Amino acid sequence: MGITKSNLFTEEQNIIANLAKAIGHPARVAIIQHLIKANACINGDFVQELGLAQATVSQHLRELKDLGIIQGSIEGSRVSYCINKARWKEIQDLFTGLFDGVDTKGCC
Amino acid sequence: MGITKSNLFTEEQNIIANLAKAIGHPARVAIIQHLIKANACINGDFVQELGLAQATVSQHLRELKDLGIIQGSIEGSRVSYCINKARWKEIQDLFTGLFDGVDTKGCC
DNA sequence: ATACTATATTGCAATATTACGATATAAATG
DNA sequence: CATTTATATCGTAATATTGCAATATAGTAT
Repeated sequence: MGITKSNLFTEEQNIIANLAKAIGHPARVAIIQHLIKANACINGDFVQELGLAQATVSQHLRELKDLGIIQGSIEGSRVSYCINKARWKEIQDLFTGLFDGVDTKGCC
Repeated sequence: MGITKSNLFTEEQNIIANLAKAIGHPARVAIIQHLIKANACINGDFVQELGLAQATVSQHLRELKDLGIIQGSIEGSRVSYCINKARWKEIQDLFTGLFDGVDTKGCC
């Protein structure tokens, strides 16, 4: 086995899980945090920033891009990345929904 | 390779990533959501609920327990699980911190 | 055109995750 | 005590992820 049985779960559960998995690597957390700080959305210096090989960084960027979390726009020979704000808000709402369930209910 | 280079990142980045990874499986999202709904914190029927083998469910529960997200208390031959609310709040704050960075800054 | 720079993709090795049957452990019941 | 019930752990197969060197692709500059 080793394959996640996505069909057993709701679409929302799969979506949340996939987004969480994308955030589930420190390099990708670092990329996101760096993009938040640097309004300037650079690329390339991620390799400097992270200390990972160029190919590895490129791979992490692709994963974030595939989920729509970041966007890349070509600028000459460089690619400028930034956070997709609308999408980020969407994701925040999904997680907020998950977090907010717990509260006044008495248990344990 | 295949081993995450945790030493390259800040402790916060590693912590967030590990928590996100825990949420990064639909079965574990389902477990959390079910625990939120059922104030009653049952166990066992997770196997029914999820449609996964008993051993698999037990493994997912352990991962959540290892990160402190859920707690299990022995009740006779059963184990009653529930969300660790204090911890959950902590985790929520961590994620909120990550999410809230993005906003008014102009970029892209 | 040629060399240089920046990024993406491919291929592969190391490691991690998912899933489950089988087995252990422990309480509950006959 | 033997059996049943509930959960955890072990061992293992299938698959996924991480990371990088090598290579491809594409723009820049000389």
